[in-house]
Amino acid sequence: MESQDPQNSPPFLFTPMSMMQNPNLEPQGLHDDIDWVSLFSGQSNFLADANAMMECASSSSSSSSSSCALMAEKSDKETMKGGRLRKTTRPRFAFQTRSEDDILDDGYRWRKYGQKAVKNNMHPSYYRCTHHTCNVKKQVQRLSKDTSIVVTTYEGIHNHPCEKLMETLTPLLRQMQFLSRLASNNNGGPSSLL
DNA sequence: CGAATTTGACCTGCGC
DNA sequence: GCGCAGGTCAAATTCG
Repeated sequence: MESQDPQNSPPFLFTPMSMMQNPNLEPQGLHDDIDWVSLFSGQSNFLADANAMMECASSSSSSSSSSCALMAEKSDKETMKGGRLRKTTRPRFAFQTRSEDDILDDGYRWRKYGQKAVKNNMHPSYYRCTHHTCNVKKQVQRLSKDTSIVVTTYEGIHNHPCEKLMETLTPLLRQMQFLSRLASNNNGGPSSLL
């Protein structure tokens, strides 16, 4: 069972990305205005990805605290060849973590392709998923007003399984296959295992 | 030696 | 049209 800081809200909080534009945003109060019903209805990809992230993030980086905020919206931008932007809809999730590490270990492998000094004295880093068929990107930056908070913005949905998850599950699956084969040899069927 | 990172240049969107 | 800002490219460098 995971133990949460009793003073804090749930470990992951959703809010529209537009709220992130508000410099007065207080991370602790993000969940107050959320319409959970409309948020979760009709956005299965969004939900699947968010779930995956929550799962991975909650079991990751030891230095990050349990207080995170997860924000979501459909992005209206997509990159063209040459790194330029075009209008489209693409799922995008902002993910706040209180952590010493910039890189949140979410189970996927990322390759950094850029870093840029922008307004507000921030230096966001840009990462792409290293999987050759996967076009997911993420942007990592620290909040200017609270540098202990890392904001990770995911753009797109992975079209491949989480590598770490597969690493963990593969030996288990092998063992299950082995056991079920044993069982079927002994009893004439794997059903006895269940 | 291949993979990952760094970093300056470049491109495009947007506001004025 | 111009300049600024954000995002990406790609060559050079570093790392395992």
